[in-house]
Amino acid sequence: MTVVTRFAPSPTGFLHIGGARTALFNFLYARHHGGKYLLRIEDTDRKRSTPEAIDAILDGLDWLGLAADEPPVYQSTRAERHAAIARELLEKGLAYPCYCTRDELTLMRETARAEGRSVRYDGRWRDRDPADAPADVPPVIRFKAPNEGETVIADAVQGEVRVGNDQLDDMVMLRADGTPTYMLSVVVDDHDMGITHAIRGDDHLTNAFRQTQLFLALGWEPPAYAHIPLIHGADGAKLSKRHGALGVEAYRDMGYLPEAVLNYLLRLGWSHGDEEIIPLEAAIDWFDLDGVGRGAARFDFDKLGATNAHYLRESPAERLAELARPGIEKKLERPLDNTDCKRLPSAMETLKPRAKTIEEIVEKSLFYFSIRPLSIEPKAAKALSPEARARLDRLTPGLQTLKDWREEAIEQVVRDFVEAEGAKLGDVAQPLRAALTGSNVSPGIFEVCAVLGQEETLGRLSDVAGKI
RNA sequence: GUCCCCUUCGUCUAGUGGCCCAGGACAUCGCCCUCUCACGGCGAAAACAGGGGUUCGACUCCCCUAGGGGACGCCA
Repeated sequence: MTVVTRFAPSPTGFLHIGGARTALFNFLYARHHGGKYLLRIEDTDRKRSTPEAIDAILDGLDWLGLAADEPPVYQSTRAERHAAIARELLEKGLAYPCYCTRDELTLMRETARAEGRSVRYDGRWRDRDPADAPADVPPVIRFKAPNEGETVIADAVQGEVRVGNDQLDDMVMLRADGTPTYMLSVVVDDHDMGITHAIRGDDHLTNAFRQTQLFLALGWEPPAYAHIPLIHGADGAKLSKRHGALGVEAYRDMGYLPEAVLNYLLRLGWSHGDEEIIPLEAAIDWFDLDGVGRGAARFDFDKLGATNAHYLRESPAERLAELARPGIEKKLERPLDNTDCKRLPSAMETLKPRAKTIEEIVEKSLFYFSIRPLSIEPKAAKALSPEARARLDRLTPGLQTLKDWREEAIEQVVRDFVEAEGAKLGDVAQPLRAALTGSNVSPGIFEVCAVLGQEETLGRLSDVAGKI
């Protein structure tokens, strides 16, 4: 049997981080087993579905490299088929019209809750004579769910889960306006699309029982289910905006790399021994459902940051340059010119081990492109005492005459100078850093010189020297 | 309220009856490296929710309690 999985988001908002993980697991499972990974947009609630949300989901998946193997199936376009199945069930006596009004249902639930009973539909129209039907209430069509026995699902993550059929009420399949509901649509579509494995959030676990009943009533085989735990915020509560329930594009904008997000998400609720850094190829190779944990995991920005830092370090400078450039230009409020562009990749090289996100790289790279004279931070200014400035003046000739402007050669000049002065390296390096970067924190000062180039380096030095 | 699920260091997790006085990673702290900050290296502190069983032996199996989460829509 060829594995077919699907990611089935409803387009009512962006692709949030939990959805991204669900997509990832579906993707990985399909790839691991050489199967297909499909996308279905569950837009049966047209009031809440928006084209913007659909685009956001598609873009998000694209960015993560989780685009589906086939064009998406839009559930709304299949309403006819869904309704036909409902009618079929009606004819077979496996469904019935229910004429309850909204108010009546609300009252029923409130009463049940007040009396401490479960708030299910009580089946009042299940066996009622259709002749009783009020003329002014358009009916919904409900599934006639079995009352006796129990429904069992063999969940690949949760194990065997069973529930008494008396706990499940008769769900609505067709609304009063004749449109199908989610419950009906999923079942028909999963069947028609040949889905073999439904991997989704465990908030769907109870839905799986109802859907299984429907599958059985239709004489179809339900897919294998795998309900993965939800992601929680740092405080253990449901993920909200303030702790990470952002659209994936927000992570992109904050400067996280897609492979880092994927790696982090994979390790959230899944593991392969002690492995932490798991590139996609390895993930496909190792992924299986039995490695998925059952407990909800908390979202942790620190670990995401650490994972991102790892992938940042592994990225070629050219890629980083491309990613950081828009942010740099925005901060600088000007486009980068030719000189800037020459510095950009080597600047990235020096910043790689010092940042957790592209955003941080942008921030820390600005001094490379500052226009002379630099503004010197107060802390850095302290390093530029008159003595230090004088020392920089004495260093300058050596740098001026250096022919081979490379990091190693520059370091040699400075070290020779330090020895001649009988000083410590720090006595020269810190003032140099202040003069060249305007800060007391920066990449290695010799790399900085190399990136800036001889002319700019000497220029920035002379700016400082003139202020004695 | 009813039903379902979950519970190992602060966090993500390894662990499938003896290999565990519990391993890794992030975060924290210390030391080393060192021109600053990082990176890297070394090290420290840090957990089996509680209580009963079962067993020669339980983190691992069973039961109860507590805590957390989810579902209960003419939403998906």
